[in-house]
Amino acid sequence: MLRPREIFEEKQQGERAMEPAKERSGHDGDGVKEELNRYESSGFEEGFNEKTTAIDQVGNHGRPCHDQHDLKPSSPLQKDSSCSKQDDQLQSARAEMGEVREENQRLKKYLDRIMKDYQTLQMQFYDVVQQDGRKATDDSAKNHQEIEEPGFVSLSLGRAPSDTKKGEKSTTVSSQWKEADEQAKEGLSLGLMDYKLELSKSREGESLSKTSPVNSSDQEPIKEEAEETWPRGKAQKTMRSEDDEAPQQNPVKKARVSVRARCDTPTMNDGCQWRKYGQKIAKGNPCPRAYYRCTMAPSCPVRKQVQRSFEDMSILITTYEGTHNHPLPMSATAMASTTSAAASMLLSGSSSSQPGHGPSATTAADLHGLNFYLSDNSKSNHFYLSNSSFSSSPSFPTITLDLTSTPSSSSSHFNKASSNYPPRYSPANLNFGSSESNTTSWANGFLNYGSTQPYSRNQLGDLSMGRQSVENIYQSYMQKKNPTLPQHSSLPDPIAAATKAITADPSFQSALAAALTSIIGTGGASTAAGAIGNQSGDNFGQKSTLGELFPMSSTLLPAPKGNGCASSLLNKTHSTNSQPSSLMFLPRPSLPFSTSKSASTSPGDNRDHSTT
DNA sequence: CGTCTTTGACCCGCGC
DNA sequence: GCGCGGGTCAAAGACG
Repeated sequence: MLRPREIFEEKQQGERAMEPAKERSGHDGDGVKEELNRYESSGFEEGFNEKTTAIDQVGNHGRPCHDQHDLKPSSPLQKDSSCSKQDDQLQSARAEMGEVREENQRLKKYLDRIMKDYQTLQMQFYDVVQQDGRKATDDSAKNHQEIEEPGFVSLSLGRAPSDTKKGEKSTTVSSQWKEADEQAKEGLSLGLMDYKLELSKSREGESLSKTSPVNSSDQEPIKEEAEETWPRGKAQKTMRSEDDEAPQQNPVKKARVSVRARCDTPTMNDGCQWRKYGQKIAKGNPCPRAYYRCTMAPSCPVRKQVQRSFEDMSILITTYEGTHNHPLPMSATAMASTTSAAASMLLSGSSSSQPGHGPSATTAADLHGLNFYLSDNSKSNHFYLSNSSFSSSPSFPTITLDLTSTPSSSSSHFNKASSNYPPRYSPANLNFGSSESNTTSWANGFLNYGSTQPYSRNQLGDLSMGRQSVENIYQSYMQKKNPTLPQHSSLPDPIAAATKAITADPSFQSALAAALTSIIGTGGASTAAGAIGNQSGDNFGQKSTLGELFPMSSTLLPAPKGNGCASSLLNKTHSTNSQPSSLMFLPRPSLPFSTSKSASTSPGDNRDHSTT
């Protein structure tokens, strides 16, 4: 058996090997539509036309058969029989082609519809994000000293986090949060910028005020801090030397968004360009932690840490810090939206810990207790919230998106996250990594179903939300609205309440929806992509992918079926202020998404930072 | 030759 | 004040 590090290195090599493939694939902005068109125009249509032509020729020439094979004369009877057979075959083939064509048309319509839904949701999400951003900005400006939100929030869409480290982390977290208080606000800005920049420059006026345009490092110290996480907060040397006048004494600690996903490759392809600037073996985890810096723009403060989970080597933990100060490629928007949603959640508030205790194991346990199914779908997608225990850096508020899903998770349902995390390598998860031909690109939000990985289909699990998470969300949400509400509520009620609350608040729904959409979108994408992609075999454009792949998202988000899926992302239960809360969405067997196919993602336009 | 990765050293914050 | 650990820098090497 290979030791963790060895495995890691091997994986890195593997990633390198497939790098070229990623680049070749480039980004298909057009996505599914394009693919469909291609399919129709080239392969499918041609084949169809050829066949029909052949048929026509047969009819026209009165030589239904024998064109090719009947060199040797045969008896009339034999000819008739054989001819009739071929006619039948031709007709059946023609009928089939017609059906296929109809199917194709249906798919097109479906795609269009999904695209519309997606766009609508996206707009809603942006609105929510902007609102949150303003709120956060205002809050930070007004209350500097106020207690902040929980530093650590984790959203996990995968199975329960396998964190043996809770103990450690929790302890560190508790201390961290104190420091992170003020900074949490800043973290909120994460990802917002991306959207703003990309979505509409027209809106820049407002949003830009919050988000620094490109390099606004010098303009407004305070706001900037919020926006530029790393440069000031972290770049130690830089900060020290440059920021003489650090607006506030506390270095700003920005919110981090960490993503847990099953990935065979060393890094996830999130659509951005990254450059590795360091690697270190963290204590307690033999797997080295890699440090990457965004290179899409020279001054981009965004950094990310990539580390494999020690408990489950198949899980890759990617932590993003900072906000991009440059436009992002479409392929990167999915991740950006996800992170922004998470950040917005964090902004919205959240605090976490219960008054008497820090975010230690107890907290985690509490959180885990509830798992909530978003949907009734029998497939196994779950969302599950739990306190995540891991935070790479104590002082930073962290939001964890757990995309790991385990097939078996359904069995383990309600959060045993801490207890059940036997390493699983099951295929059923989002496969961000890829083996040679498959790379996942989160950013694209769609999966590339390489023909090469048949197994990957059906892998994606369903998304489900753990009750606990829901509860937490609900609590946070309710607290937000009604600070006076008791933080702990009994399990059952909270869920129902959460459902109501969720349904009631549109913005809340939107936010959650956005987050889920982006996340789920990936999975869904895989599914849908699988359907279509299998045939075509190419990459889909992001737009189409998200939309298409995820038809459900549209329904899901708005608190559709009465599922209380929409929930506040943040766990606001905050108590002591300083303690961060963490939310995790763990995968559960029930998401509404019917995605059962896993996929590998297609590479985005940008080459991935992968360790190559 | 330029770019990127690797990796040891350094700096800083935090806990004891 | 000291030690530990996380995070970053920067020289050296690898790669195209």
